[in-house]
Amino acid sequence: MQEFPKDMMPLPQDFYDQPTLELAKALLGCLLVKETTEGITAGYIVETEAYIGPGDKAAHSFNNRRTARTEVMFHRSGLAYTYQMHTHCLFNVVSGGEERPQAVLIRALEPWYGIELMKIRRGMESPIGLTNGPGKLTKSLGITKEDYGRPLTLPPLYIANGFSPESISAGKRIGIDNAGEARDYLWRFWVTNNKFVSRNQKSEYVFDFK
DNA sequence: CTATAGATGAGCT
DNA sequence: GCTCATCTATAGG
Repeated sequence: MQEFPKDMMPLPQDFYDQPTLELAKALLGCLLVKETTEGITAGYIVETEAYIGPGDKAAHSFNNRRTARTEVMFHRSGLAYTYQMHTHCLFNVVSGGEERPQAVLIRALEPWYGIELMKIRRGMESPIGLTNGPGKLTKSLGITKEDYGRPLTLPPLYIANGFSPESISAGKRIGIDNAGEARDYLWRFWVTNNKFVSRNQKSEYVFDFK
């Protein structure tokens, strides 16, 4: 197997100190890295969703709801917010700053490093299904509730520079039909035409950077 | 390719 | 007890 680059550097704290909608777009193309005793796995972020509590009915922090689960959302940006959904673990990046409980859900990756380990963890051979969904990518990378509250500026779980998308698409978030008005907010972002996105959807807006 | 049903368990009212 | 920020298998076009 190829060697993991020794000069891979986590993005600094100030990267996370930008408005949540900006951060959700800035994360596209970045590399998400997880180191475990089994090995290193990493993939490029290709799909995100913004959750902007307390005014966002789809957010766990709606109405400033503060519980053991949502506690980390009230802390500084750049921490990991992991939680269990049905039988899966989902991974978010805390944003918004202290006492502003917001987050960016990572919904899909393009596998880049440690693909053999991902295949073992997922029990499948095809690369396309390894990380094209929020519950799938955490299983492939070995992200668990143990990672709750970890700073993303340091190993074993961190985000580094990757590629710059030529175009970003935006549309409605997925799986929040119970969220009233908030269900129509265009707070889902993905790398245009990337085949590792969790599902296809007509984009309402396109941000072109060519 | 799309649509749908069922499994599933932590978190909260 | 009720609610899900999901996934997989299966059936059908």
